[in-house]
Amino acid sequence: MISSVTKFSLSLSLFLKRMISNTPNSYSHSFVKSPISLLQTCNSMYQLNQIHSHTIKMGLSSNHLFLTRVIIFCCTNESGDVYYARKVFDEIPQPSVFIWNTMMKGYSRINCSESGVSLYKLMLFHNIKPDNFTFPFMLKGFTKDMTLKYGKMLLNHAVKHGFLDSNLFVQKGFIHLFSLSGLVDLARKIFDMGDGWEVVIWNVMLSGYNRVKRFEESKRLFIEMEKCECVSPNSVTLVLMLSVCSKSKDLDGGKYIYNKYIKEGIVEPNLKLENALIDLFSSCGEMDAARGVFDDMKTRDVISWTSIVTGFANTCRIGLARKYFDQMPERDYVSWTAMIDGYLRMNHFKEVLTLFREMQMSNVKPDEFTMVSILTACAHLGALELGEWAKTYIDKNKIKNDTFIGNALIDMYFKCGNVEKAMKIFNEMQKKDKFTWTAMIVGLANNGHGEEALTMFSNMLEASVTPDEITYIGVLCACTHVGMVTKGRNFFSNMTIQHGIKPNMTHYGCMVDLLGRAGQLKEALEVILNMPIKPNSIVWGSLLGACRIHKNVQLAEMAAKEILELEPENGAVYVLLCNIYAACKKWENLHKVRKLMMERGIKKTPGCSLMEMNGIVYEFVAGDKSHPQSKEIYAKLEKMKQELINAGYSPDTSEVFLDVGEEDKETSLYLHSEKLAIAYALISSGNGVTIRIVKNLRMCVDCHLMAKVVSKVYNRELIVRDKTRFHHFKHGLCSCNNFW
DNA sequence: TTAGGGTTAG
Repeated sequence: MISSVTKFSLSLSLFLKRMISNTPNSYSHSFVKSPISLLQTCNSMYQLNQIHSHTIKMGLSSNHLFLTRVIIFCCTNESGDVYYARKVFDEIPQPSVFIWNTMMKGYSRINCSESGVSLYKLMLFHNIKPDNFTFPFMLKGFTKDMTLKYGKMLLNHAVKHGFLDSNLFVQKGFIHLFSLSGLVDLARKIFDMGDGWEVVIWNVMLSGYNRVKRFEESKRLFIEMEKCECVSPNSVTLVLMLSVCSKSKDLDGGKYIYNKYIKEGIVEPNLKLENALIDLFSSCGEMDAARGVFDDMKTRDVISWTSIVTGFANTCRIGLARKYFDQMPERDYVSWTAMIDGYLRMNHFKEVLTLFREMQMSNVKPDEFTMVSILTACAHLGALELGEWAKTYIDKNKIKNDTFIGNALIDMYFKCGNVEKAMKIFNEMQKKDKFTWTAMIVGLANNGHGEEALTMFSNMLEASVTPDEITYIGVLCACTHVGMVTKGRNFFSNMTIQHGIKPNMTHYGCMVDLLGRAGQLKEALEVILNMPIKPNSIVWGSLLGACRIHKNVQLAEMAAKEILELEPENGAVYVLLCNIYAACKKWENLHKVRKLMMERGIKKTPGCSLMEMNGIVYEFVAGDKSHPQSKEIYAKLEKMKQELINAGYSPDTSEVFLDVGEEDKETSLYLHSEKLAIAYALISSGNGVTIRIVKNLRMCVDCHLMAKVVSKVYNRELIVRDKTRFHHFKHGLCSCNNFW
């Protein structure tokens, strides 16, 4: 058998022999035929070059048909060089529409649609009218950006030339383009112009709705499709519809598809369809069904496994998720991220970071999804150094810096108390969504910048971004932190009037907080009593917190009673009540509650402080001696005590409710976890370095007082994030104005 | 034309 290369060489030598033995003029007709037929056997640019250069040498390269064939080869053949075609094209005096179209097809093939459009414009400039082929060829290589830039203009041209309502290929080209670029309504208009579309076009429309998350419209279109006699769903349609049901958590819809088409054998299941089924069951929490599909599969791929892992992670069965994750034959970056995210969901932040390190050891490169999870973990841990590292990693590795990343960075910086850097990220962000604005409002409010948070809110409205219920939580928090009661009340009613958001439990909690902290305890109680929904323990807890600040024993007892009826095991309530009794010197009541706690086996949640040092997150609990430098820490604490007392600090034992003498009360105060963290920070970090601590409970009055004095005596900035807010200590003052 | 992982509060 003669190979194509040999065949080509033989033809070329034959052609050359003819050229030598005949004068070109007398054989001009047969000459033209020869290289054209040669071009048909040629399959590389090298061969094409040979033919072309020989014809040029012979001065016979200007034949229109020959040049057309050269352009066709270069534009349509896989190994063809489109730029070569363009050079040839530019030499043709008056190219036909066919040649213009072929050039555009070439540009689409190599994804240079911008050049395709330029060529199209040039064609119009030369007064050449496009034909039926022009648009489908040109549109084929369009990206989303290109569609948004030129799509509508080209559609108008197609309408003007009468192709849109007469040519199926033009219609299909535009439907594809618009549907998959997010301009789904435009696509639908063209779709509705025709009837009897083939299944692929229905699928393209469904896919378009899915991409812009308009799942209800996907469902409606699918119902229409089922009614249409000329088309039947195929496996792609079912994958699309199962995806719709999965994303909209419509288990019944998904089961309908499964029972009608798959179980009945109307559509043969394949890997993607089975994966779509696993995803449906997993996202609806039906793990037995998901596992059933998974177990019955002949072949599984990384997506099948990842969907199972995600399903277990989402149903809080992190152990099972991990079991499947460990069994996976191969893991890609999505699998790792799914597992990391499972830990994040369970608030197992340290495991998040450990697994991320393992991921890096496995040489699997993280992407922007992974990094969002990492940043979120850093945010919760208050791990600024690690968060900064993650940012550098993103920049260095050119990980897509999208809105999700920006939002996660803002949140991380705020949760680590770094307001300036959060602002910087915000200002540099190209696209801002409601999450961006909400993160700013909440972040500023929690860091004590209530006024700025409210300015941010008006900027958000000016930018025509619609706030959601969480944005309003931030807005109400901002009012609480700066004590703007009237403004807060206005926002609370505007929330429903202007934005149609019905206040939920948290909003009522915010209102109770707002009024309570401002000392309007009666009004706060009225809010609770007039709520249209049954108040939960958080709402009552807000009132209880306000009672602590304003030392209102009677109301505190009422609130505590309500909470304990809802949550008899809520240890924090007993503690808060004890704090209040201690502060009001109601020793007898305090003893009663203490006794009750003992009887009911209620334990105080141990105080715990996290502090990051050199990229390691250290955890301190009250009276902790587990740290390797424990001895030095306690020695430092002892030394600090004297230095601080000399500077005017005097221990505040008012909230200590231990049944011990005054001296022991002071000792117990010294064991608080944030004090241990502060002492460790002072011995292990250089002068002037900001100390950042994350505390799991509310800071006690004494630790708060001590932190203020520390900031003055050692000239250090301290940022403590406690359960509800931030405390920025500087020069002996705190950003919360002693109100928390 | 089709399947898996991400951000805001409490």
